[in-house]
Amino acid sequence: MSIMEARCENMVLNSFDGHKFPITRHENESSKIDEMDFFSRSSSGSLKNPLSIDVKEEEQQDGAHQELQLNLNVGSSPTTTNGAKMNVGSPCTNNQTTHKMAILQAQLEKMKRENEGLRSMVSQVKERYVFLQKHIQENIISHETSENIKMNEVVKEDTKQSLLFPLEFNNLNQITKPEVDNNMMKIDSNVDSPHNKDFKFNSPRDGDRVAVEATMRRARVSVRARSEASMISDGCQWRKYGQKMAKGNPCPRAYYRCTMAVGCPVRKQVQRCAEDRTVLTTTYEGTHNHPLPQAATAMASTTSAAASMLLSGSISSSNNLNHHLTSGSMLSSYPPNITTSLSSTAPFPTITLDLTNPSTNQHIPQPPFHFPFSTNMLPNINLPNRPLVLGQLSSQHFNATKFADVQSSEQELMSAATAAVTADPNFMAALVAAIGSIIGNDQRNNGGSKNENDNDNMRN
DNA sequence: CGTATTTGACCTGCGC
DNA sequence: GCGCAGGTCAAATACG
Repeated sequence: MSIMEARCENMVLNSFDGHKFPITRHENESSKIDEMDFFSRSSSGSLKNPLSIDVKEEEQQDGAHQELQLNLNVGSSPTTTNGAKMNVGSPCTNNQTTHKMAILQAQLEKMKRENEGLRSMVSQVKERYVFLQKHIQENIISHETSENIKMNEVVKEDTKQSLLFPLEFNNLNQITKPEVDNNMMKIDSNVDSPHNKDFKFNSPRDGDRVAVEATMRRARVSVRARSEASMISDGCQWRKYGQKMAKGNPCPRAYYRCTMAVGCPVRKQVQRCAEDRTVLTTTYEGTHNHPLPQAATAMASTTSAAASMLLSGSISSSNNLNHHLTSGSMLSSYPPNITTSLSSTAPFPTITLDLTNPSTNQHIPQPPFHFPFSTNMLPNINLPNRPLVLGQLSSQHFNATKFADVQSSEQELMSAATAAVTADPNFMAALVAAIGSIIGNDQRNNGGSKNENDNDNMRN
């Protein structure tokens, strides 16, 4: 707000709704900058569109009086409106004032454009999320009948091989055979693997409930994300208790345990990928036995949902993952082009959420840390060079022209936003949580005030 | 001085 | 039974 320190006499500030705020000086401190509350609620008690800035200067011909009309709407929250103060004015010449105001106006115009861009980004994300979700539902329905038969055959075959999940055939209806082939949700049916015994939850030969429960406790959720930091920020407090060199990876593996509560069983392992050092793999194990802070709920609910999906056996479809995710989880807000895989070669059942989007990494240089709004993380709209990677939803399912007209400007916007945000890698977790909350609220309040939801979540 | 991190030793499970 | 690898412990060390 330092740029607002234009100093003029006899100024009157007009709010967006026409309310005039005369600028006065403290009588005993005439040289000091006065305070002006720009964010007071109007007499009508309503606020216009947030994030819009408009400055207009009117100078009378005689130059004796100036009127600064400043519309600065930065949100409808009472907390916001009560908080900010604006400092304006001590005596100055008209020429100086005009010059400063020109600079000020240019800066505010720039801010205005940036704000509009950010608002556009949010609306685009929401629009595409709804669009894609609708398409997924349609796709599921259209495939349900035929794939039901196919999947029952697959399940029967698996049963013969004693690879038994606690299958819920209704959930499996959502999977298509090509989905499995596409490895978007991989099921390793290498039945000879000794580790596969962990998956025989419902095997008629396996009546050891204790062993099953132990296995469930050891289920793991692995998250791959790009980060230059040694550890991604997930909102929890962790204490490092060990580090080992893992075979086949020159990068050490660090072991952390949750310290937010005494006796919390949650642990995580952090290791850089040997092939791509920018990729950080974080593996979570266990369930928190304590309340989580707001910043931690997104990641925790995501990993919990993924683990729940894994252990419930409905692991055959990315759609099922979505069913398990709560509105506050990371993936409920993420676009669906997150590679999710299940490994049975690990000592314990592990589900991997790949946020690195490898399909586009090969072609497009990525920032050190993925900004959730980057184009390749947006709900995939099947633009060229961006194959859809949600399960088997192939490119022909989408109308490529629907969003093509916005891509160019979108990419410029994304580049600028990514560059700005990636300066702070820890911003990702907070932003992901915020966006997840945005879309979650949108889902819940489908008929509610859109702007209100936006405002609420922007404040978060 | 209290807390967090480091690091070598130890334990456990698995394959041969 | 032995060796290997993953995981954990706990004393030593670093840090604020």
